[in-house]
Amino acid sequence: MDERQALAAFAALGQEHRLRVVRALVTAGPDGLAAGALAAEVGIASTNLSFHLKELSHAGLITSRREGKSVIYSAAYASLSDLIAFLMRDCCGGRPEVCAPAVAALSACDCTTGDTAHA
Amino acid sequence: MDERQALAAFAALGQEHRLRVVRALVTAGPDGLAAGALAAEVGIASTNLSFHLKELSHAGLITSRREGKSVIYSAAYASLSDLIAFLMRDCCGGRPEVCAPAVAALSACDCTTGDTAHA
DNA sequence: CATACGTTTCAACAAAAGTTGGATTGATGG
DNA sequence: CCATCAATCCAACTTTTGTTGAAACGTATG
Repeated sequence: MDERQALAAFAALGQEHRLRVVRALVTAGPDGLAAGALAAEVGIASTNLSFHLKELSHAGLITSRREGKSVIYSAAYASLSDLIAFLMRDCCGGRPEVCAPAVAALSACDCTTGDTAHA
Repeated sequence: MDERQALAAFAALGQEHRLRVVRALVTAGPDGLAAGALAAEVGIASTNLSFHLKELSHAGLITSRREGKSVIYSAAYASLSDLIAFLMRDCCGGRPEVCAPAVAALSACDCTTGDTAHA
């Protein structure tokens, strides 16, 4: 991931409604959510949501697929990983102890423990 | 970290000059960089940099200390860790294999291997 | 204490981003 | 094939964000 992509991603996440959308999709898992369900969850007009979904999609943070009348959106987990890696790349100026906590923080996701639910 | 803080942090990172500043500070390590050095590295006027530094500081992503005539800025590594944790919290809807790559991506930082330099 | 240097504050302007309502597209069911 | 529902596109408006230059501040030095 280069600076331009990371910039677009961070800018996309730096907006209340878009951050809520991404969080909702990250939580929802790979099955995703329909645009209508997202509009209800985030609490904005569908026309406005559509604008934000386009923005997130353009930033590569979400993907979509049509399913009957609905369009289903889901989080692009790989892009999120890349974004995290970009942010911490070449970190800490050679002092591992400084940025090691970041790894610990992410591991707290519990995904690696095999749990089916999270703290 | 709550949504409000995360929002401020992402918004701060979603701006070209501010992202460059944070990257420069993350790379520099805990010793940090003086405002003047940052202005040169990022390539903006000092008055403009000052505006962005205030923004980043308010978002909790950087800290500062005075040292003689200069003000030294450094990355707030703990806040960056929290931000990453927030983004991936409750991820993947119970399917560990979906978001586990994020942990791997961050581990690629090499900080945990004890290297003094990074890939 | 006056001067020089690095940094920040302030006020104005320029540019970009978010929201809204109405019209449009695509899919389903009578 | 017409009516309906879900979602998107479009154009106008409103608000927020970024940039600039001049002035002010704090710290060191002669």
